[in-house]
Amino acid sequence: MPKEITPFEKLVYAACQKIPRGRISTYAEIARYIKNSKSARAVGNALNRNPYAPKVLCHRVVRSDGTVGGFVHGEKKKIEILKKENVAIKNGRVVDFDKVFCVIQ
DNA sequence: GTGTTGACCACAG
DNA sequence: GCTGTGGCCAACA
Repeated sequence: MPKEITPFEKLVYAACQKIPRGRISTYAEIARYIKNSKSARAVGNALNRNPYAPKVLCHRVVRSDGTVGGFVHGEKKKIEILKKENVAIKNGRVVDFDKVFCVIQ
């Protein structure tokens, strides 16, 4: 049976799906898209619970520093996925972060 | 209602 | 480059 999620999480997942392929975004950007605030923690919290991990594009969300942050399947797996999306990763960090970074519209 | 925790961010040292 | 501290917001005990 479907798990009940809060409207906040719903917005977070929608923002993840709004990211085009081959691009990534940050927790802060998603938080800004939702509430125009710096509550990146709330976004990370929603994705941490992530009841629909493979359904949402949470792997396209990284930290402001360009680090992959965390992932349910592991950072290593997240890097593998991003590399398949034509996103260069090096030493656990996004190489062309500015090039692949995309603002939520 | 209060306190803790969390896939965070920014700044200071 | 790293660590520590303060701050922000949401969910949970």
